[in-house]
Amino acid sequence: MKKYNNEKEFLENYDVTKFDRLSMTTDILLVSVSNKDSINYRKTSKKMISILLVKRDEFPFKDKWCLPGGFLNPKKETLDECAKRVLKKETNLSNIYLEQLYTFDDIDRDPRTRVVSSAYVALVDKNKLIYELNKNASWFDITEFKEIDNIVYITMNNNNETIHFSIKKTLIQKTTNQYSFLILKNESIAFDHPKVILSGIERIRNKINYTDIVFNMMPKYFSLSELQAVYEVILGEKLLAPAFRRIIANKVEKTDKMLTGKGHRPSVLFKYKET
Amino acid sequence: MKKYNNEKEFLENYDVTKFDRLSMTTDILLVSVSNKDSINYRKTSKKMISILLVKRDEFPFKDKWCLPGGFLNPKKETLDECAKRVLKKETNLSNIYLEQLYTFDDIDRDPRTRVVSSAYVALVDKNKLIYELNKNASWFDITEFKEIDNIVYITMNNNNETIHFSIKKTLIQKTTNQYSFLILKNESIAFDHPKVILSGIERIRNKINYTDIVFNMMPKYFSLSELQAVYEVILGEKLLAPAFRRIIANKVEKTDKMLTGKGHRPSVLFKYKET
DNA sequence: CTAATAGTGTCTATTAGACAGTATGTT
DNA sequence: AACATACTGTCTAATAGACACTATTAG
Repeated sequence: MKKYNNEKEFLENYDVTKFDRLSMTTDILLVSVSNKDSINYRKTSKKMISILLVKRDEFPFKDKWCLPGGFLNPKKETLDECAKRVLKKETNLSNIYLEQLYTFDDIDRDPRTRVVSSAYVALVDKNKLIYELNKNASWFDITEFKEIDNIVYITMNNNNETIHFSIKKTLIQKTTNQYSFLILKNESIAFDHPKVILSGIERIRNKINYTDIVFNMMPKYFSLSELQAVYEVILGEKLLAPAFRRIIANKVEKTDKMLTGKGHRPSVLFKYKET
Repeated sequence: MKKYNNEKEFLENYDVTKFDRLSMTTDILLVSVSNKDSINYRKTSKKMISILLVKRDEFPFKDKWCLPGGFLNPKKETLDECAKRVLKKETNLSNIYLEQLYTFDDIDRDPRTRVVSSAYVALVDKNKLIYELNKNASWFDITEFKEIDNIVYITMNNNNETIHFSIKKTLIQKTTNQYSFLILKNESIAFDHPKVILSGIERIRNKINYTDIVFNMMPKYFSLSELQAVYEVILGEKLLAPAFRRIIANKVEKTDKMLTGKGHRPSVLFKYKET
């Protein structure tokens, strides 16, 4: 190996082809909540988790759905910037909650060549998206999410199509409950994106109890019942109203707005209290 | 753009140079705990967090300390496998707790070329390492770790050398307490590794309260006082013994072993209860 | 009036914090 | 005996769970 006298000299002679190189992408799990309206005018609408998928119009995985994503430009872009660029392209918004989720790197996750992907979770209130979505993009509502014997079954709907997949979770670290994921059934989603979807939803579920992450999916003004319904759909369980109100009391601020016209007592609207 | 009839045809004609490529590495923050023995034979030894650093003998950053790491072989290795390979090389052990921490990707973090690094946290009881360390590797004890006005000051020692650095934390996400890190002062550590060290320690600190992560750093048999001391050094605060014992009671199992010879009442040894 | 949800008061059960006290080894 | 830590009992404070009750609207 050649010897250099200083770092400058070393760098001037550095051969970038010395190590094999690869491509990187970011994939973004953009999550929001939707209302499933009821027929009965009195009943309140149920909440569902929604995620944005894009129909691929090119190979590989042509005609399958995938998460919005894009290749990293290694010369001038960080992963965060790349994720923001993709989000801007899909939603026309710049100020969206964004968090690095996990770097997915199965060797054959992309049939073209080795592509490592840093996945991000993004949260938005989808009613804030005033522009129309790109023509290949569509919101899917998660209508079923259940875990039985370490197998997770997920069903999603847009207005035309139902997607179903299942993932087997295998415990690989008892001390910290780390699981590895194996896709059991999946006919509609490209790459390893079912794993990204599951691990993103689990991330939100974990964080909802010890952070204020939920407010990134809420409109500016909301009732406590609505907020509770969002907690319930993310946690996958019913909560008791008095306890819930006690816990979030110091995170929200009462306004003088009311939500009326619902066939029952109107609710006071609150907003997120930024301390 | 050329049209293909099916995925197979597309893949056969795929040009891997279509997107710019880059290199990836894994860097490993290997964490353990040490005893700082007291002069007084009665006093119990204080615990310190220890991390493994390696002295670089090549450019760039020649003669600086860095985390053990290595380039990913994109043809046949996952990031996890790469991390395990590095750990095996440094510790001669294969069954070490390992967890992906974060993917660091500042554009100029490596002066050679664009190198994105997926950092891992690894935990071990360093007394289990029966072989000698590689000649460039050394355990550093963290002797100071304090945060004042969002600046974190860290001091580390091996037997010859003291390393000091400081990092400024800037809140970038109020809802989830996300911070960006800026290295303020650092003369001894290569790359962006000060950031990796801080974010790894914070990860452990977060997880110690809701997982059993701590037992990856403990010997097979330990007293509850020792265990408490490890919690205290990781959390950076004193705990009350009765409360601590209540909380960890169902995570540990009493053995019939005792720890004697300490100039005070001997302690019962416990082991981790895997349920 | 009725159906439906909004919102609160209060009792109980569980968990966390604090402190004082007893136990038991080494020198 | 003196010191130092190991370990436990118990009181109190805070938090969580449960349920019953009152309030208020559209139709």
